[in-house]
Amino acid sequence: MSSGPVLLLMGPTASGKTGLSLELARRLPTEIVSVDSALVYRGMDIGTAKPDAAQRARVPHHLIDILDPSQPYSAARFVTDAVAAIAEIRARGRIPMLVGGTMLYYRALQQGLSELPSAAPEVRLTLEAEARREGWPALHARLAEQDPVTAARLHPNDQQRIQRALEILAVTGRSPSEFYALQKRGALQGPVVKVALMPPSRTEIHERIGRRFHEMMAQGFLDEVACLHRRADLAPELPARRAVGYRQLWEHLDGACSLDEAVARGIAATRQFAKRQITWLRAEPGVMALDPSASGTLEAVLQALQSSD
RNA sequence: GGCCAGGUAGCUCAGUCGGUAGAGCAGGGGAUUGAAAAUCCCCGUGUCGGCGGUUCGAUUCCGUCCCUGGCCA
Repeated sequence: MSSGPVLLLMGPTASGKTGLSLELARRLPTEIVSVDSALVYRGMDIGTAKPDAAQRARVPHHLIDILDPSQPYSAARFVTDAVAAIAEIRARGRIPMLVGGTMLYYRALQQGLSELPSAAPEVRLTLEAEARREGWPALHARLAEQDPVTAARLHPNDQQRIQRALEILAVTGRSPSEFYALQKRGALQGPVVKVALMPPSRTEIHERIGRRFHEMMAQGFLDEVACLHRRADLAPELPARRAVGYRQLWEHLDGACSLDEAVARGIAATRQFAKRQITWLRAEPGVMALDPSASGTLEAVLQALQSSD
């Protein structure tokens, strides 16, 4: 099958990815594949800055609103879903444009994931109970006995990764490092054009984030969270509950802090999120970084695409 | 105007029985394999409100002035 170019449009939160993607779609025969762990959830629109109905009517969007917030999503599922979407888009003779800020998903797609078992909720519950009794450093010590290589890479406080490593051991009886040692394969075929929207200064990113958070509040973000808050089935450990902004407003609805306080914390959490995204971006090879507010950004992307095939 | 309590990191505060100071938050850097908008690691020099005095040495004691909050007029 023919493989035209794929465009990856990256960038920290609030850098203008959605806006640029829609402009590009006006000039190119393209469809958008969202690379965002929060846009997959229905009913989480305002706080995720999800493209609205009108925008989605103009350009086909994929991997948005595919799950209820009670469901977990994963990098592995993203790879499967994205590969399928890319194939469909190409079959229609169009250019797949991947847009979003979940950097792990880009890495998983480009470099592949090891062939690991998927999450086993019962095992996780057991491990959590043990951690409550003994503490994560004790579980880290146990991991060190069974898989010293992996344990050496993980800090004794890194509960999430210690839990995952012990989960792999419990499910397969084999050590995670055995799986990691095997060659993995990326899933992207054909030429890839990587673009990152990067505001020229951190201050500007912070301003964009603050401005946008207040806009979200004006659009009814709190009501949106209240709607989720009313549901009895959304446990605190669900990914949807941990999304930036949602988590802080939820805490306010629980009575833990004032609304002003929650907004301030939400903005800070968004800035920290952007910082982590930028750390990924600095390590990402072959990215063309563009200033979102400069003129000629659109043309630069069009040109890069043209010279790719 | 009087009395009281404060003025220490960007913010909230701790502390120094006199030897120039440290937490949380914010902020910066990094890691990142089925939760990733997650999880975790590393990073703390700031006229200790100003000016004088005592002292070998003052952010700490004394005086005075300025500022903030409270109470009384």
